[in-house]
Amino acid sequence: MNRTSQTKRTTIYDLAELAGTSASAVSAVLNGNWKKRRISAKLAEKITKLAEEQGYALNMQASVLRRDRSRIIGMIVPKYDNRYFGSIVEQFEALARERGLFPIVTCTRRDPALELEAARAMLSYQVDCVIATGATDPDRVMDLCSAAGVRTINLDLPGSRAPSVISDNYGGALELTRRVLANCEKEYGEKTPLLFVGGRGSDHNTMERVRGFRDAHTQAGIAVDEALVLTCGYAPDKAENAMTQLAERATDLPRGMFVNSTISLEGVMHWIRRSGHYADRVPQLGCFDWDPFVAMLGDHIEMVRQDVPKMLDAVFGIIDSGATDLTVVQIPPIVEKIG
Amino acid sequence: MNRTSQTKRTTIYDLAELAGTSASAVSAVLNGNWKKRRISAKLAEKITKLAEEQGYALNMQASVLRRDRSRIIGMIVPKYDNRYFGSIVEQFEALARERGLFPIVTCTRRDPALELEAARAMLSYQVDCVIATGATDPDRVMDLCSAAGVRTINLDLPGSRAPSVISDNYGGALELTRRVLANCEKEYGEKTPLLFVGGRGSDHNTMERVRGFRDAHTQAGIAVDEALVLTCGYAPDKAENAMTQLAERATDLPRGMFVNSTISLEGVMHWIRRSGHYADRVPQLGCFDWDPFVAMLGDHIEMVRQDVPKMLDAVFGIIDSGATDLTVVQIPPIVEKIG
DNA sequence: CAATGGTGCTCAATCGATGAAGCAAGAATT
DNA sequence: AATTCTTGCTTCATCGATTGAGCACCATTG
Repeated sequence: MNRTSQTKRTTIYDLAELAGTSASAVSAVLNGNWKKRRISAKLAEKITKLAEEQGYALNMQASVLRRDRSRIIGMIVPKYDNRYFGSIVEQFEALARERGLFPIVTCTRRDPALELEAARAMLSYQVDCVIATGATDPDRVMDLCSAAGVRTINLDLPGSRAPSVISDNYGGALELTRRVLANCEKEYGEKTPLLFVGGRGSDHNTMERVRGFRDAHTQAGIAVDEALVLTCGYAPDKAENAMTQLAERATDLPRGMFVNSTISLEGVMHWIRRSGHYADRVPQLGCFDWDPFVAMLGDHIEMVRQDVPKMLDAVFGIIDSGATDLTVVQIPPIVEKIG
Repeated sequence: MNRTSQTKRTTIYDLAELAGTSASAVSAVLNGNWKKRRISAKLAEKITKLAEEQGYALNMQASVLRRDRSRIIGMIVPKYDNRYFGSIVEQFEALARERGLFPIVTCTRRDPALELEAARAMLSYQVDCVIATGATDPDRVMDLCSAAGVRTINLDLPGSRAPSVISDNYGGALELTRRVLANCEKEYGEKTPLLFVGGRGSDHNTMERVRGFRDAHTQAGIAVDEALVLTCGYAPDKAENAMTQLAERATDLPRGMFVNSTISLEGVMHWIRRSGHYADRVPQLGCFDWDPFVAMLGDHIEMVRQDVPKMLDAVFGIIDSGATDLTVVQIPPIVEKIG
């Protein structure tokens, strides 16, 4: 290795000196456009070899400072505590790298202030593009970015001023509700309205899912019980509290439930076990989101799995094409039952 | 907002011009050491106000290029598909931000080549420090980084040339095995050896866990069945294949299992359901790692939850103190049973 | 033999922020 | 009144990579 390794990093100037040439030539060779700059193959090879030997690493800060595009792409994501966001991030990184982009991901814990702070930090790092995933306030993120001339794409939750890629929440919820209603009827022999629990009443996805939930009831000839629509937030303890309160005021608990995310399901399941309310007859469940262990919990659970690969293909399709129109791409989720 | 927003970003030179002062003064004011540089409070206020109005954002690439430390901290992580790594990343980001560091996280999918590529990319971005989490080849990452004068800390899996923070794998495995053995004896009235499945035979954690597994057997007066130690890899399908092959050659299947990670458990559970081998009598299970839904799967599962907050406190303790000695900090995991 | 063209490089400005060194003007000291 | 100190700035080199402009040299061409 290089003897001065611990003190200073090798730069193109060091390599130029060693090769007896100019920094300009070194730069051209190492960033690949030496043909355009008419550097001889012989010199190119010499420099490449030297760079290797010296363990040269490009200083991206210097490179980005000079270039017009940074080739850094940012993503903000609410949480890492479920498979859905986990696979979004994993796919995002893979697809970004495939395109020679450097991905930066930040978890903002569903906190609007953190979202803005994270976006600001990304802008400081000169990102070319920000993907706002499940953002609480996608439009404010968008405003911040567009003021800096940086494009935004919304994922999972739509915004009103940037292109968005989301699941077909209505369609998924409609089908999921249908199935749970059918399971209830099969199991209990009667038509009863379901409980809807989890999510924020103000977010687009939850509203659309509630709409699908309602329409499925209507189509099945069942009246929705408005006291059973609990958009209490996503967090497990919020869902659990909502269940506790429901049990206190309701004389009869619902036979089936539509649970809006695995993370809310965590709270609901916890309540079911602790409260003992469903000790004799398990409720029929539907969960909007997928988790392998939930699938193993029993055959009384239906799940909707959002189509992450297709969603991210759509996102990078928009990035690659440079489109900025306000389209909302809806990706059909996969409704599956794992017995 | 700024009218030239779409074309060019505001720089300190723009602000200097607007304020009728020098870029140097603007820089001093905005990076907070204007007192040291003897800028008047009046001018400081004026510049701060202007920066706000113009939506100024620091260009980090330029700033980092000039500074000696970048205040960027990198982490490589194998996967985002389980709670353990998910919470590691979430905590890491939070603690980094608390210290004014900018976290960059990259998922390397347990691929040694990707690990090195990711480390190289991070070095290009001038990271001050790299945390190698669950790295397949932590020492090569370490070599790369140290050649660039960047410190490394190993997390989850230890390396031989940098400080490491890991779980007490031996202790956790010992206790977990004890419990599963006890459950087996209680349930079946006889002492039988357990199955060990999942993980890599070559990785430190797996070896330590196998050691705990063996010692617990010995202490209970049970001989380990060597044919039942299946370190087949972590991936669900690898665990599932290992089970299939075991079932083909074994006449009698084990009463209890030590499953090395939730991700392997996914494969094992899948096999159990598909094969029908345990249809009449559920096996007693122990899982090294925690997942809320696994906890709900039944009372026949014991889990070890690695203490992520303590582990990351230890990591940042090392970072803050600047220690570089080759200590391996072992954090006791939490052995819990959720019924 | 002069003009033209191509090849293979080097020079120097530039990106935006930082901070050591220095300078001018007023205040305090002798 | 002359000196020193303090305050409040400005100037300028610098970090490392990129790239337009340009220069020297050799090979063709008319």
